[in-house]
Amino acid sequence: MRMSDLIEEFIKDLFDENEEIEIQRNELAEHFNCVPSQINYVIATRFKPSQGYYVESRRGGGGHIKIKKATNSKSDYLMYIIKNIGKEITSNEVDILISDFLSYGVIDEKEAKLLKVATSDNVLQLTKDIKDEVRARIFKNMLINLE
Amino acid sequence: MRMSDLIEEFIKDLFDENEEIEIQRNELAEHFNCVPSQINYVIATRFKPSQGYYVESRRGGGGHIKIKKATNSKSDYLMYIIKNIGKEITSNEVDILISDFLSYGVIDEKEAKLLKVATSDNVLQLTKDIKDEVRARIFKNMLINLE
DNA sequence: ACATTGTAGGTCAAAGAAAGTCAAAGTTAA
DNA sequence: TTAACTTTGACTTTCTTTGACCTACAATGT
Repeated sequence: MRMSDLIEEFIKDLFDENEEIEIQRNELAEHFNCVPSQINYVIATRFKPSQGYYVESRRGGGGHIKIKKATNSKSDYLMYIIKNIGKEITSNEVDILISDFLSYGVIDEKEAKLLKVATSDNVLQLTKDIKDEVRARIFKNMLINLE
Repeated sequence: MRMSDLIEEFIKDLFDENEEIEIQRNELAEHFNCVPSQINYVIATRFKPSQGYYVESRRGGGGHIKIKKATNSKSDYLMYIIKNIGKEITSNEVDILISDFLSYGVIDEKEAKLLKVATSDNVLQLTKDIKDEVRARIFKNMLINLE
């Protein structure tokens, strides 16, 4: 079995009873006898937002990596949507989804506003080639964190 | 847990019932078994004006460090912050602002999460030259729409 | 008053501790 | 036999801890 799979499994086991776990990169690398950057690789490939995880970290003394599981308690629906949003999404598609969410009561007006603003063309002001990608990432990640 | 975090927590606990606290640098350092300048470090990184604190001190016999909590009205405060965010903002600065907002009760946990996610490096995945600009736009616009 | 001495706090840079990045080399599966 | 996925490691960035040296104020003796 691949190293990466073992590490993935190990991390996933930590999610017992916890929605959020914290690891020490070097410590974990040592435990698995691999280079630290392998931990980054595992996180990058197995704990992506599109897989329902959100990652935060801090460097320096006492540094750590936090991984949060998107709790889909209320929203299998949201999860379904998130999984089905591709690499890109247009402003229009976002609008449609938001109004769907609103009418299903999955989000409230305030959240709708924030989603809208954070993903609008005006605010992003990015070139066409990356705009929809960045929008997709922001949108998906915000949705994951709506809980 | 980091020394600095412990000291930060300790100081913040002093703010119970008080808008203004006073500490003795050397005494505190002794209490935590660290060098005195570590106290300065904690103050410099965790009690900055941008985090809503105002610090005064006096040297010499009977010297001390006073930390005051700035009590600003909610939206004035937000507006002030929004106006003072420049063309760019780093992920770290956003973090600091968010935790500041939280401790002032200007935003709630849910909103904090959304702000955080929508502006995180992980999510944006943009090149260095535009990342902080895009983040500033998203952040400011989301803040404006909080009220 | 003034100079001296002791008591605080301030500064800054170096060393240390984690995590991040990226690309090259190695593997595996189609 | 390529294309995709993994492993590895050198280099970078960020945050924390520590200590040597500096500055300001207060108390005290003359």
